[in-house]
Amino acid sequence: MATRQQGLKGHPLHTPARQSDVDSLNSAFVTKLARFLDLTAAERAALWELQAGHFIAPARTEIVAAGYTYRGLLILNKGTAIRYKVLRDGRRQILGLSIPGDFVGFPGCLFEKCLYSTSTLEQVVACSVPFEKLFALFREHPRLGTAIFWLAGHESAHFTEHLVCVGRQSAYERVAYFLLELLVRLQSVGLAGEDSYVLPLTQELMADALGLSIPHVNKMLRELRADHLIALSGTRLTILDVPALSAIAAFNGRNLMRQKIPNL
Amino acid sequence: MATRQQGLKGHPLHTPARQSDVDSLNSAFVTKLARFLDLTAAERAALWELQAGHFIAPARTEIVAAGYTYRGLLILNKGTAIRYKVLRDGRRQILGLSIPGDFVGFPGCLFEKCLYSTSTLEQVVACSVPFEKLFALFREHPRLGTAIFWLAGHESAHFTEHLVCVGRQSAYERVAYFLLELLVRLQSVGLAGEDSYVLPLTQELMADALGLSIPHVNKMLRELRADHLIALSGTRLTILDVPALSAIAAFNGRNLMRQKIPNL
DNA sequence: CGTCAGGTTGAGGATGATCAACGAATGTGG
DNA sequence: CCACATTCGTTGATCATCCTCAACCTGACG
Repeated sequence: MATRQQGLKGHPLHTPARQSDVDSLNSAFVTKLARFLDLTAAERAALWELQAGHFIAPARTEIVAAGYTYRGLLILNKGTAIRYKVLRDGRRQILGLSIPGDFVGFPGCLFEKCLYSTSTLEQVVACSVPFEKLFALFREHPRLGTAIFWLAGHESAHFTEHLVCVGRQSAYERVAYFLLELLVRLQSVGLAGEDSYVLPLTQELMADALGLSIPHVNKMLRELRADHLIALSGTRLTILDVPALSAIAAFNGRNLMRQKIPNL
Repeated sequence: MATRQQGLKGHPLHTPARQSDVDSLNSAFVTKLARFLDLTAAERAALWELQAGHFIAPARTEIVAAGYTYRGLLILNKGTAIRYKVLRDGRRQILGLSIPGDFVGFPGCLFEKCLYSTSTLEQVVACSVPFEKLFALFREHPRLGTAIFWLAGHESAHFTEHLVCVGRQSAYERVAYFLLELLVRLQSVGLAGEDSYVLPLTQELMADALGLSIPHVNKMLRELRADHLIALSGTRLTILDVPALSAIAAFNGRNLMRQKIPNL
């Protein structure tokens, strides 16, 4: 925890989603996989089946809790959440942001006692995928299994990129990097415009994601504004010079995309 | 790069392994998977088949180079290597150590232009696994596909744990954490004793893994020695008080193990 | 109108980086 | 076999980055 009390308490309060919403809701995951491979009708149906049983959780709710045993993963279909670990003395490291289409609980829930927690930032719609069902999918639809493996690799790459950022970049570069990562990830699910978006995180959360203190994040944001690289009006952030900011942050969004899985 | 010149240059120099060695060589990967599920004879055979074509690479050789396009992964069967990214100005972040049984090139090689490099520390024996063959395995042996997905999740967890370490721990804690991680990982492949092992990394490499400078790593090691937590004789490191060091580093090796995959 | 979460700012201090040596061990070529 | 280069470890002085602490401000909301 950076410094302030977390405000991320509360227990999962699961409200069943209205059926009328469901159609549009489980599309994020399918859309994401469809970027990796061309899906057959049968495969789409299987993914549909996989995502039975949506639920809604309100903002600021812990939907995965470290230390418990889980028998499956979640798929996030709407809203955003953060994955994090809290050390015993309260220090917190945020591992990353989960956006629609992401697996929630990966990789923490693969362990006997779940390693990481996940809390919603806004109201989310998610669905539970028991391992049993996931493994059945690997059996019945090997191409989907392969795609899910590939997806896990991409999640993994988010962690490693984040690690480089935190391990070897200055505070200024880290903040720049983080804002750019948010831009491209939010763009990929239609939550950001060409060069702007509504910041889903407070400065406290950014601090915990980047291994910095709250005041220092604030100062770096001010500096980025003074350098005419970003602008903030309320909670809406605009990146004024994406190429310049990318150069500072050593960020290359293009490298992190991969269109189709080869040989599949 | 922490400061010194890297000494990790050179191009892959692939020497075919003698057939007589092969039998024992591809066991590391099989052993690792066997910890996740009970392998049938057919599955063992398939894994054997997957690992055709071993090669040997000498110490300090780059066996995966960032920026290139790869059509598969490698499986490391003997020796150790490091995965890392070098920024344009030379700063380097080491993402982790690869030990026998690990996928080399994951997750970097899943991208159009490989994101990370891998260099050997000692002479290694590895084999190339084209995606084509890997995906065929997902098709023919779904349980193995599932296990490989699971394995990818565990690799992922190494990255996230490392991220917590670098993001939210002091230099002293980071070094302590790293030494413990090395202990349990090397133990898992029989390269470490009860509480000691030969350090496979120089202080420069530790610095680049932990986001620290070389002199500071040196000072932290000295401090750990002064605190009677570790001892170093030559390159052999002994952890004098594993529980105490674990408490300092907030390290819980047990949490990172998972015996069998549930519901498989 | 009071409370609270979140943002902003500054002063002072600590952690860890940088720079610059030096030492020990190993290997290499003459 | 020795001179030399090279790599790695070690140490100290100085300095910068970033943290900590402590305010204060704003807007939202009851």
